[in-house]
Amino acid sequence: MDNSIKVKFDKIDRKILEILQANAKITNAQLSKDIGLSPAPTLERVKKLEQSGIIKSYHAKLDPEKIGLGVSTFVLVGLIGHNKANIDAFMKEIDQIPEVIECHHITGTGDFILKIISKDINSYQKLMLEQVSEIKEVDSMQSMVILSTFKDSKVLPIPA
Amino acid sequence: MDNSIKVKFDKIDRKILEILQANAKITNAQLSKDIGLSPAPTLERVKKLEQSGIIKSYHAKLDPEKIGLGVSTFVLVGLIGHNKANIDAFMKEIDQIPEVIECHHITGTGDFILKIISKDINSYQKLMLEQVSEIKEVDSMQSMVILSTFKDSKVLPIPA
DNA sequence: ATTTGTACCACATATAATTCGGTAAATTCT
DNA sequence: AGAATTTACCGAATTATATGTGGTACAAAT
Repeated sequence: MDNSIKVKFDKIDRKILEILQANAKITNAQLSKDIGLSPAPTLERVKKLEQSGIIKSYHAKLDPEKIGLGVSTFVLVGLIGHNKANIDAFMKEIDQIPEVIECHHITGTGDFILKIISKDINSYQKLMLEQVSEIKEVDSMQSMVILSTFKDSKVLPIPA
Repeated sequence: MDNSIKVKFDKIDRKILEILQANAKITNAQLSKDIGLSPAPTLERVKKLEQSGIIKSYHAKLDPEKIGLGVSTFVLVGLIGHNKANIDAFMKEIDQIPEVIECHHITGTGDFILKIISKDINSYQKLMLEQVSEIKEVDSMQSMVILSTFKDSKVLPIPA
């Protein structure tokens, strides 16, 4: 288990992190210019940030509409019980549904919030009826359909 | 304005998209092996996917805990009015708050759902009191604090 | 059947990443 | 404070990777 202890990094590292969050495809040469170092130590810093786990991975961001994914939703899910066994069973099922791209345990209204993406309303309904609501630990579900997305930043605000 | 019309792509393109979503740092040489083509046409396909807008961008994913971001939340926000002017004004303010990393217009419970990330509960409270609730279009706010994240996939389920 | 276009490969070249040896600055230890 | 040690840096050589080119086979269209 990786216990996510905070790791040290300086002002230059922070700048690297900001740049790589916004544009992971930048060349090391350009990155080194942007931060004011030569390529060698720049690369060293990036490698260290990767090894320390501050940088976890790199991902291509796609346009959902262009690949035929027209419906995105948030779903508040209430479980029938709150014990660890139930939660584990629920998560195991959720893990196997690729349309569920996020699952968070939350305080407040529901127990969990899911982010789901699918082709259209029909396939969304089918997914919910035949997969999500079939999970026996699921009690209640409340869907919020995304009408439009105004902001979807991949850049976290790194504290000073 | 880019109107996100669906664009054509075949089985090989789909595989490329799946791979690049999961790991944007793969070399073109390795990618070409994985999909069973030589490097030249592989690169050509990737470039086309970028030019067509199917691939929008590339991003480094960080570990929030390791950079001192311990509190993530979803916030349901109700506005005082639903007209376009109000929504635009609200969005303009939201855009300037880097801690708000997502903002979606939704059906259901509230009008908008935000995803917010901050250092700790104190700075979260400060952010909400001094910035978000100060936006004059904001009527109601309901916070859901994320206790833990079980799934956070960067891979969209591309329809067949 | 011929043409036209598309997708592919192998190979050559250009660009970029990575490694290495050495130096200066910062930190630790006595 | 001064010596020893570590850390971070640079420039240059090397290696790896991306990119460009010419030619070929296949598919679709005329």
